[in-house]
Amino acid sequence: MPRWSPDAALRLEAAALDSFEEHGFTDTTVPQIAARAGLTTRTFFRHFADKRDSLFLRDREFPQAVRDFLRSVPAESTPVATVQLGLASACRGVQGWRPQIARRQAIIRSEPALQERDLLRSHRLGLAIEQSLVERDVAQPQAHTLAAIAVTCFDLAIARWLDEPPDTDLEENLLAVWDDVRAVMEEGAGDGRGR
Amino acid sequence: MPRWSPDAALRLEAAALDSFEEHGFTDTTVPQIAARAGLTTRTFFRHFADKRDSLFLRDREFPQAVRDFLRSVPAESTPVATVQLGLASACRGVQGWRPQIARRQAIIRSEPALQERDLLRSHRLGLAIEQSLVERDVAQPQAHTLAAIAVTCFDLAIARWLDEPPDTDLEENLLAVWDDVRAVMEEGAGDGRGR
DNA sequence: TGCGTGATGACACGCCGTGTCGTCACTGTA
DNA sequence: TACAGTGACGACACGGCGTGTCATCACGCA
Repeated sequence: MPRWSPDAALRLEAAALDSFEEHGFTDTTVPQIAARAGLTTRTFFRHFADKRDSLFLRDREFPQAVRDFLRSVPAESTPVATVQLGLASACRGVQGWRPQIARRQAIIRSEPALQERDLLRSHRLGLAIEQSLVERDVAQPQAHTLAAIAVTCFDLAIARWLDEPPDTDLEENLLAVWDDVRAVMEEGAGDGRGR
Repeated sequence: MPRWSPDAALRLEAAALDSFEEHGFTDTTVPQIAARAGLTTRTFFRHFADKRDSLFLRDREFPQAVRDFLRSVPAESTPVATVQLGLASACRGVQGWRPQIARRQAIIRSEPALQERDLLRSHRLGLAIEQSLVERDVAQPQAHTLAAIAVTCFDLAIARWLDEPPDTDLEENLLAVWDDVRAVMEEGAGDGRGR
């Protein structure tokens, strides 16, 4: 039997989630979380950069997963189609985690510092998409804007999904949001922009 | 003569900017900034929520400015045209602040914690746009997506603007970015989305 | 048996951010 | 002149945050 249980980060994450739900984010101290996981404060900071980071353990692998998936899409696929394939794949991967995501989202909404951290998560995801598109020879500006739109759509789809019944399909929401975006942009295609 | 100089926040902001440039963000302590401005640490935290906040003093008025401007746009203007008018106005207002913005941006780029805070700034700006659009009877989902696109375009235009010669026109960059976005979205309008 | 490795504990420490109280110029009123 | 209210700031204490450093000990390996 090993001296140390090998799932320290996971236990800390669970302890943090429970503590935040019970006492709120601000009124929970790191020593409390660590003790709940049977570890010390110092060990907490070996696994997480700060207190907020304990809520974002799962997101660390996402950027790499994005890159891996987009590399698997045939080169003939257009940029937009490629991104849509990626988002659809992400939907399928996330679909089963709804309860955990809902718990986390509720805590994030309650604390500005966590919303801030959540924005960084979205940003990093967008960066991964952008880089993968550039690897596929998409021009930098187009890659950037397309990645930004993709992340915006995905986050909005998640938000709507969490507001609906638990058995709702995330991918359906995503397609609806995507149509909204295109409709908005096309609506203003020919108006007076003073050019 | 007043006992206290009335520009404490501005002096603290300047002291912080100088200190960050000289020693870096992490190696600058709040007492250092306060002393440089001729004030105490406690007073620093009366004007700023935290150390990072001292770089974002000017942005506090932006959301209200957005709302004020969008309320002045005629009701007949379409949502997209309204947003474009707002962005153009913002460009004209920002155009003269290029040196200060460049200094600040350089510091922000050097520190993840500041990038995070900068994302919150963008987010709040988007929220203000969204709310103003909803006031103009734009549907909530369309308002959200349009606001997100607007902020994305604006931030990208600023980034490109800072990379170009000092006399470049920000509004020209913005229009170019906007065209990119629409081109990207229309390119994928009729492809195989599996629907 | 001995050695290297790696995760954890233990401890100290400086900085962050807040609560609280006192100080004092400024303002308005009479 | 007098005097109370206001509001910005200084002074001080304090708990929590996050890091540097060294000791401990199971594990794998030879």
